[in-house]
Amino acid sequence: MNEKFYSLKKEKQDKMINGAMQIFARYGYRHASTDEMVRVCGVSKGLWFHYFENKPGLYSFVASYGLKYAMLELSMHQIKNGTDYFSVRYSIEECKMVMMEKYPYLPLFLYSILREEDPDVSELIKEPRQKYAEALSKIMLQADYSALRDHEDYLLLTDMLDYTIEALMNDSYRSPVFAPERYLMEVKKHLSAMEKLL
Amino acid sequence: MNEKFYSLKKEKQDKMINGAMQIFARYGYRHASTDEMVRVCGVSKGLWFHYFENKPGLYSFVASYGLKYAMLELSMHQIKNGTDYFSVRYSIEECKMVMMEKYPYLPLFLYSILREEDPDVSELIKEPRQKYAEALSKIMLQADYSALRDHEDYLLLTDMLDYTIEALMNDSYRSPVFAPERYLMEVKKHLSAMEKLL
Amino acid sequence: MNEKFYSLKKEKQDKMINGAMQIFARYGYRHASTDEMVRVCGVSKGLWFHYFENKPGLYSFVASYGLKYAMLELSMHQIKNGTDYFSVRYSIEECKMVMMEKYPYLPLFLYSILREEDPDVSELIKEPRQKYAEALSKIMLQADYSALRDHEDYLLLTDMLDYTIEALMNDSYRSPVFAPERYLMEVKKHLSAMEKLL
Amino acid sequence: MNEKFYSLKKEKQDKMINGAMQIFARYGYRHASTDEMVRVCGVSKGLWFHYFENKPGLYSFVASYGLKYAMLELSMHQIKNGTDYFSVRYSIEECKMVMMEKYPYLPLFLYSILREEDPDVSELIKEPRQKYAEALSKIMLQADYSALRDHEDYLLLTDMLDYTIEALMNDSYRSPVFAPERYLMEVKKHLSAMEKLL
DNA sequence: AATGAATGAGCTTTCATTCAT
DNA sequence: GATGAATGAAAGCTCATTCAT
Repeated sequence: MNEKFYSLKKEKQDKMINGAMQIFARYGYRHASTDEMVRVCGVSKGLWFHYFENKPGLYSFVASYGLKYAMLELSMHQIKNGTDYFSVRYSIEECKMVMMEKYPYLPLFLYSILREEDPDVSELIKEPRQKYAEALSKIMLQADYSALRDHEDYLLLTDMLDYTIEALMNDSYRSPVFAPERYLMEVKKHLSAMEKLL
Repeated sequence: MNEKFYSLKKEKQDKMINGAMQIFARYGYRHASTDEMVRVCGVSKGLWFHYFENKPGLYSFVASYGLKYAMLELSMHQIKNGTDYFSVRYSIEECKMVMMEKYPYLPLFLYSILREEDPDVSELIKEPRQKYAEALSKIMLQADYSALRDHEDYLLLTDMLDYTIEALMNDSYRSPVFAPERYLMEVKKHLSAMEKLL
Repeated sequence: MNEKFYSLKKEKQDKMINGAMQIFARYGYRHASTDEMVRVCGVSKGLWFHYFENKPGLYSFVASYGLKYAMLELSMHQIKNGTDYFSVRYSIEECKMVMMEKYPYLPLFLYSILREEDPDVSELIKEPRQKYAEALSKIMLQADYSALRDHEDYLLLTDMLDYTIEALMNDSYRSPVFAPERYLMEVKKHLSAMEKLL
Repeated sequence: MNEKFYSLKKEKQDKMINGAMQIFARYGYRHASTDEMVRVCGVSKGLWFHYFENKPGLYSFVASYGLKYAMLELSMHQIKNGTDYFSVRYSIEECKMVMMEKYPYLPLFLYSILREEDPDVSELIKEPRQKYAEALSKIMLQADYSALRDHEDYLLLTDMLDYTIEALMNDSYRSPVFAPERYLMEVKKHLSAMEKLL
């Protein structure tokens, strides 16, 4: 089924992917309406169902696509400025900002996928979602945890950072225009605060 | 408007409140359907609108009711086993488990209220939501922060704990049967882990 | 069935009749809601159905009652100021203003009954409606038609007057407060205009 | 919004317009149900809302359309048999019978539009309704009023004729089959009666 | 007698999905 | 491949009517 889609012009593919990402990311699976996707990307209603059997099919495609694309970008992204935990964690967020050039709503969409619990799709996206989580973990595991390692149960600390960063991301998208630099600055501030603690 | 509802038999009031809480907590405001409330608590469709002007009216009533009930329970709940931050934080979760005896979905609903952003209701519940948040803060402020106070930006640490507890709660409701003891054990484990760190 | 109603205190009877008349007259049969009757006259919902089997039953009762009451008033009303057609026609409108003392919406209701075409009730009220029309005709036939009689098909002229008077009545009720004197003045003006023509 | 509708096949457009006209004309705005339109013209429920935002939108479209169509027919209609008031008045009714070939309920609908007072739509149709009234006035003003002009307050006479004609129209639609010839004969009879009087 | 809680059919409207062109 | 007209199930809500108290 997806081969058909891939034989479209890349430009149109991305127009549709961006339209779906935006609506899914902002409203969640169930609340995203096909009419709104038509509105934001100008591709006719029938075409969505021509390429994707139904709404779950569309969601699972776009989610898988987005997760894979994110993993690709992550794998290509050079980690600069040191390999300690905090630098690596920050570097991932920098990488997300790069993704935005092609798929502006992808960073928000990635979080919404991880939180999506609608029974119609949660099973469908289980696997790519998990792989993405593992890819992130893998990158993080390559980091230098010397600053944290001494603490028994230090995973809780890293979880806290993850939650904080997610909240900052959500706030950023809520503002009229997403400003990547401002977002990155906020992330850095919070990471440093934690770093100082240890 | 609400006087009518309060003149119902308490038993029926609670049946309706529980029905609404369950559906609102699980699906969020917009996705909660009256039909489903009819299904889970056997009260006819028309009756919901006999007592509550419309869906926002119902939501704001049940949310206010739930928040007030939670505050009442919190105010009555004796804090045992010390007044240090971690004991108090745990005590609040114990208290939530008590609420469940009357309103099984209330703890989950409380979180969903705090996250609810639907423009149709967010303004309506602003005040009680804030009061509840303040009540929780007040309880926490009476705790002994000596273990945390020394850390600059220690608020980040407490936020992390809040996020963690919320996630554990969500996980608990996702399992076929909510097991309060198991939940409390998980909370205790995580709190202790953090405590040890300091 | 109506005996039950008649055994109520006259005061309450009239309260209910006035409530029903007001709502039926202003909104027509189908658009009149029992809830609104409850609101305007404070008599509980169940009672309406206790005395009147259903909505058509209520309508047919109140319509018959109103028509009969109007006929009674008409039969008792002394015609002053001459017996020529125009004086008699005016006198009928004076009589309607008298009815308003007990049933403020009756004059409007009488017209709305004549125009009511809802299939649920049109058959039910056919007879009293016709009797009322005949009673009016009878009164008019006793008038002195010497000013009109010479005209072949003079009935058309009288129809026109009837339509004009109905329109004036409707306009009067539409104003915030119905002012009987103002209404009667308008009627007189129009009748005189026609009189001059002949 | 209406461009979408106009791009439909003319045949289907007219099927929908006729369905809406029939139901609106017979029951008035508020009492006209989309279900009944579905029944009389076989076009599915959802489609009405695909083309028209909501019920007021549908009403205002069909009303404007009907009024414009009527004005067009009136402007094209040749007035035969003299230009005196009575001939012109009769000619308008002939013209309405022509409209019926395409839109059988249009003549009845035109009257119901002029009487429509539902607050949801009265403002929406104010302008076309007024234009139609003006167009009719304009036609009538070109008539030869020499037979009427001498009478002070002769406007009352013309109003009476208008009321009479409207009543005849309503009666005609109430009969099982609308018979245009019969209707026209009745109109002619009444007009002549008045004419003789002057 | 009197109340108003309770019901369910029916209303307007939305939306995923199908299908003719 | 591409469109958008067309469908119908389901949503929130209204209202005549029933029924327990």
